[in-house]
Amino acid sequence: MVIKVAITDDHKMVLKGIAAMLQGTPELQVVGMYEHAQDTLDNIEKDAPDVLFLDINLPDINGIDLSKMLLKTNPELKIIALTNFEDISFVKRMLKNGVHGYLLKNTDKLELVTAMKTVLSGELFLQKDIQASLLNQGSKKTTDNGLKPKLTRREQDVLVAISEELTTQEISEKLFISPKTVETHRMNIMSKLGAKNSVGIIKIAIEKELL
Amino acid sequence: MVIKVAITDDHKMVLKGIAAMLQGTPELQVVGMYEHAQDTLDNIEKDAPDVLFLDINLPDINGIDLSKMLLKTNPELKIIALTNFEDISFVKRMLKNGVHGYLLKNTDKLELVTAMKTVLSGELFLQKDIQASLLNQGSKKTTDNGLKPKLTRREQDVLVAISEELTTQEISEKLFISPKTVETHRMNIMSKLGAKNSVGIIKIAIEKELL
DNA sequence: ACATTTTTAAGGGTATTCCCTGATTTTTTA
DNA sequence: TAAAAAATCAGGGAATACCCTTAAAAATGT
Repeated sequence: MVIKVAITDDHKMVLKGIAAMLQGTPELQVVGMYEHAQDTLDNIEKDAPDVLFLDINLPDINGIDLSKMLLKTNPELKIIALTNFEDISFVKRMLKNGVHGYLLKNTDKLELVTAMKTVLSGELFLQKDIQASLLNQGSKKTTDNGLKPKLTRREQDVLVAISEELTTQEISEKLFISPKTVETHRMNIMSKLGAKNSVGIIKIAIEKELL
Repeated sequence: MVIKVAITDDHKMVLKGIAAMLQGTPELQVVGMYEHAQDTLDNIEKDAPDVLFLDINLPDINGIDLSKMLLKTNPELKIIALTNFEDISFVKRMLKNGVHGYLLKNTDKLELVTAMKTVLSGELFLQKDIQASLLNQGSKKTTDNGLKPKLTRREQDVLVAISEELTTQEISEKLFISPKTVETHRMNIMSKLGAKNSVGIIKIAIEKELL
């Protein structure tokens, strides 16, 4: 049985790289190479891959949302997330949302094939680095919180709007919520980031790469 | 004459991707694929490539410093920087430090080969997106600085104080001037940077490296 | 189904920023 | 030395941000 593989990544080089790695294995067939989320959604049913390697840092949509959409219409599809960094909290969220594997981009051919076989057998595949990080999280409990403060989705919306130099009123109109709600979010952001005012919010947000 | 090519990127997939693109062109020969800066430094003289594709987002060192080192010991080497994003100020700094070309990672084979030929002929190669960005920068403000708006000494003091999340009152006490003077300075800073409020001041100041 | 988190919102303030105009003194530069 | 730029300060008002508390839906997770 031939395994049909598709790849979504906005970097042509990564597309080519994976395709090159998979060539030479006759039981594998690359049926789709997509550069954007929309390409993927448009062609996934037509191409009907068994496995999709999905870059989670796409420009137009985040990997979690795209995974959800794809799995809703293609429940049989196995998705292996691709990423540059091992962001543990992100890995967790992806796995909770039905993604079947998680690969760093510096992966060799052997691991690529192993990952595919694993997910096709219905199991989860995690690289050993990521596995180790997940284990550390459970026991230590301290690792994740020192670096990046975790904002909620709405808080991030407000954060972005603040960084766009909008006033509370303007933000409320943009997000369709009351100005009072915007203030609440801003206060919570300040508290989470340890900022004294909006200037501090922006400074810290840029520092911690939240923007 | 055979052109010898090497690649440095911490993602194996990108390494493979470029190698795959270059295969099938007989006059090209991939003589080195390095995953780290140290690999590159260790092997560059032995492998003696004519062109090096260099990822500027390496984990162990930044692209500018590595370029400097490589060019010091290998003046004949042509370096083409690889990146995910088009950070104009970074491009400029790279080019000033002797890098010969700049490529985004979503580049196809044709552009890859064109880039190599261009740099081997002694010219600079810039992708059209990046060229456009550079041109836009230049045409915006030709007469004065082009790069960063110049603040006066006192305005910089106030800028720093604002970035420390101080209020007008606190800044006035720190600098031994009237709160009204602080406000005047802040207004002038806003005007010079094109900011709508203090948040904009900080955002732009960090962007333009005024802090 | 129940507990937790998130999002929503309000009242009622106080503090601060933003914006205008106008002006004097000091420093730098041509 | 004259002209330009920078730094100083002020009045006054409107807009906005900041801060506290409280609390009910709504979404999410176990």
